[in-house]
Amino acid sequence: MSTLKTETRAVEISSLSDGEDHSGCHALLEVLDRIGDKWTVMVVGVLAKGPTRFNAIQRAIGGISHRMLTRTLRGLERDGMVERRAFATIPPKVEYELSPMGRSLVSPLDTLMGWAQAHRPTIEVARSGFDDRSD
Amino acid sequence: MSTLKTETRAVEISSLSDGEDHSGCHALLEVLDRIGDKWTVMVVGVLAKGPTRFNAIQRAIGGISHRMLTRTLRGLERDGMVERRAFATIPPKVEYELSPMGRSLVSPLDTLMGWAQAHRPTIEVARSGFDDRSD
DNA sequence: CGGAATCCAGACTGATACTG
DNA sequence: CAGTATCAGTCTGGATTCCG
Repeated sequence: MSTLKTETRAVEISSLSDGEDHSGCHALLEVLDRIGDKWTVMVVGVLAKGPTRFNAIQRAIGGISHRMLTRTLRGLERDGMVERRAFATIPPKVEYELSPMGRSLVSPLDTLMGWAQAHRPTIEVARSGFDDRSD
Repeated sequence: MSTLKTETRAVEISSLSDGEDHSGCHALLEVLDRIGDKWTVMVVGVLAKGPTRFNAIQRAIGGISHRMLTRTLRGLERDGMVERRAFATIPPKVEYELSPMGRSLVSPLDTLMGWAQAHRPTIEVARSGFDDRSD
């Protein structure tokens, strides 16, 4: 990981800092509602590596309950981010895979992750400083 | 807004799809914890336009309670994303402004917002389809 | 005007147990 | 193995009230 690449693309400049509460902001809030929970990002991260079976996802994440994984996957499937393939074998086998749209989300997420990595130390410092001042 | 521009830059490929639960993923989860709540993004959006007073923020957002705005601002201030300036006048006057780090967050957020806008229709369709199939 | 403290209702999470 | 159902504990956001 961490190879370097040059990327060129056209982007729409409709910043948060633009008009009032326009479509863009609302759209952003919807996405954050979907991925802002405790597990969704991790599941996407696992699936980004390729199709994976239910229990394999659970093991890969570690700490997620059976129930929460089901709910998370349902949510993603509902929004067309993942595709579910069930095989009527015995025992049953179900594979989950990122849809094209799901894969397209990985890139913006990586952008955000880059920011997160770069600023984590600073945040940590700010946080300690603030907490100290508050006694 | 919505002019078109070509953007070239170097990006770090340390994708979600890389190794196991590395630093990056954890960092990303932390950020999402901070901005994934109901109001933080909107507050950042408002402050992105410039320094703003407490009540002005509240009016600009609309629907946020007094208490929630306080909590949201405290959280952002704690992490060094916003700076708070209090003037000991009567009546009191307090201004909030995005810190440099706070401003640097706007760009990745815009990236995500671009994705959100582009895919919202698709998501909407997928969602209705899924809900219909579920009866 | 800006903020803190209290209280409360609803949403979310997770452990457990059960089904196909 | 994959998924559902139930239930209890926790957390969140909001209304209200009081203080500087």
